[in-house]
Order: sequence, then structure tokens, then C-alpha cells
Amino acid sequence: MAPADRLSGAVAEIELGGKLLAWWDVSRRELPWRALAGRAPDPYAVWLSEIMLQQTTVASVTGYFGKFMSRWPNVEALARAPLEDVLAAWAGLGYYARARNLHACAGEVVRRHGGRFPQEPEALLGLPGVGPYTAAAIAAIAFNRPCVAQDGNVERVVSRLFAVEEPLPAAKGRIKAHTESFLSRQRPGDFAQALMDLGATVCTPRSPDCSRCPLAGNCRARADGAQTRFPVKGEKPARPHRRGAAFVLLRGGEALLRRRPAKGLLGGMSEFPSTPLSADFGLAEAMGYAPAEIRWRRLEGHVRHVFTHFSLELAVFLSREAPDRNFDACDGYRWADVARLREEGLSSLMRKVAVHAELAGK
DNA sequence: TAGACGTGGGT
DNA sequence: TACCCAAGTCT
Repeated sequence: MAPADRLSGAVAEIELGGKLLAWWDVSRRELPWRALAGRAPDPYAVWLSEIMLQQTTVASVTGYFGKFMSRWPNVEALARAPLEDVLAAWAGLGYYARARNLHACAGEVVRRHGGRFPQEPEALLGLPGVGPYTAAAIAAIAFNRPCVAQDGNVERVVSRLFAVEEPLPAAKGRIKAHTESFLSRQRPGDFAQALMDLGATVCTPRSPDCSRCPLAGNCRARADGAQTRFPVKGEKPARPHRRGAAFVLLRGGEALLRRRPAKGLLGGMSEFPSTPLSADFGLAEAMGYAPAEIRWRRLEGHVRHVFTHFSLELAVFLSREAPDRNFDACDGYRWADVARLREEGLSSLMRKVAVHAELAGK
């Protein structure tokens, strides 16, 4: 950007940064993972909340965060926990690689860093599940390092403030430079949270409330009456529709056939055997993926579910016949107690299958 | 760089 | 209904 396009660094920091922080001091959200004003933050709580909040709303995270903090109050406790317990506690929150990485990261912090989170963004970056945003957020919020924690909120607020015409994600570098131009060196942690609060509560995607915005007088987009034109984004690919089948096999009325893929879609989570979920299968074709060649009863209706990158329609087949193979000797499958289905922790998709098969209440 | 990777709520 | 979005990361 041309120097004349914006205020000089020091002036911008005082002008924009000061307005933002003054607003935040009276408008900050109280959130369970936040330290009270003037109190030292808990790096473990900051890290845990940041992982949970990736692509996930505050409303969805709140209950899970409380549950995790009660059950595993510090990084040592979480590192000691079996991965399956962590995944079961995460069930329903989505993006399950986050839970696998969370557990791996706790282990690294304990074994390689003596149970203390690194304070520098370069050291945080590269921990499992910690990318550029999360590294900067932890460094800023937990350790008051002058880092730009550039999430979707920041990209929206700053792209409007400076009317950034370049589309995302190419514009990330430009937006970061703009943000650094008014980053508060005095209060970098508060600055990061203030920018996110502004984006979440005032400078919202559809209908920003500029009358409440402390930066409205400096906002290029608003001056042009074009707030919602920013951030500029590219076209999104269409979402394909896929069909498949899930198989509910009961043994003696109390054991249920399960499997647990290590990675990929819903990786780590206990699930009903099914067709590969990332491909489209007609009904006849789907039967080739039944875990046993026995009589299956097709349950009426479908289970429908929408993932980020495709929608899914699942037929559900049920059988209580004795299988023609011994699953105990077969890797990938195991028998699990029906009564303990809840403790296993089900993804939302598999919870729908369980409800459809009347194995679980809504 | 673009696609994989969940879920629930808002409009 | 359909689409968008929410404190992104990994490959």
C-alpha cells in the first residue's frame, strides 16, 4: 500500500488501536476460558479453547470446554488420559483430527517442554494442531506477545477497515500487514481479543452494526457504503450428494458390531460398519460392503447428514443373524455392549444411525 | 494451492 | 430449502 494510504505506524497504533481497546474495556465478552480483567490467563485453558474454537461457534464450544476443564484440569492430566476417552468427550464437536492432535500436543508439551507451553509463536507453531492462527493467538493472549492472531473475524474487520479488494485467501498477507500497522505493543493480548470481539459482535458478516463500532469513522468500506462487500472471497465449489448404507449387526441382543478407523473422515471415532462415506453407492452396490453375508432388513427411511464438502443419505440395514465370519479374529471390527453406546461417544452422523435403528433415544 | 475435514445455527 | 458461516489445520 502507498504510505499516503494510511496513517504512520505509531499514529495508527494510538488512533485505531487506542479506540479499539477503549471500546473493548467496556464491551468485552465474558467467556469461560478468559481470565478476568487484570488477571493472568491460564495457558492450558487458552490453548484448549483455541483448538475447540477452530471453525466452531462459541455456543457449541462452551459446554465442551467446561467438561474438559473439569475432567482434565491441566495438560498433564490430559496427556495421561487414554486417547479414546478424549475422543469420546469430544464426540459431537466435529473435526475429530483436532481431538487426536489435542491429545498428541498435550503429550509433546509434557514430554518435550516439561509441561509448560512454549511462549514464542515460532515454538508453538508446529505443535500438533497448532497452525499460524492458533500459535499467534496463544502467544498473544496467554503470553502477551505482539502477534497478529488472524482469524475470520480479523479478516472481516480489517478488510472492511482498509477496503481490501484482493480476494481471500490471497489477501491474507496484505490483511496481516494492515493489522500490524495498528497493533497495540502495549496490550497485544487484549488487542487480539478485542479485534475478535468486534468481529463477532459488531462487525458481523451479514448486518454489521456500524453505529456501535469504535472504528466506524476510520472505515473505508463504510465510507463507501460497501461494508458487506468485504472480505472479497472466491467462488465455492458445489457440494456433491452421496448415498451409502450403514449396517447394524446385533449379537444376542446386547452386542453390537463396531469399528474405529484411525484417520480420515470421522477418524478415531467408533462407528457402525458402512460403505466408504466418501463415495456414492446405490442400494444394490452398497450390499457388497455388508460386514457379513446374512439376511439384512432394510429399515424404512434414510439418515441424512451434511458435511462441509458433501451431503450424505444413508440407508440403514439391521440384522440379528449369526454372522458367517468371526469378527474377533478380524482386524478393524469388534463387539461392543449396546448399553455402553453412549460412553463410546458417537459422531453426529453415527448418533443419527443409532437413533434410526432405535438403539438410542434422541 | 486446493481439497479434506463436522456440526449446528442463522437467514 | 439452500446456503452461509464459526477463534483453521493438514496434506
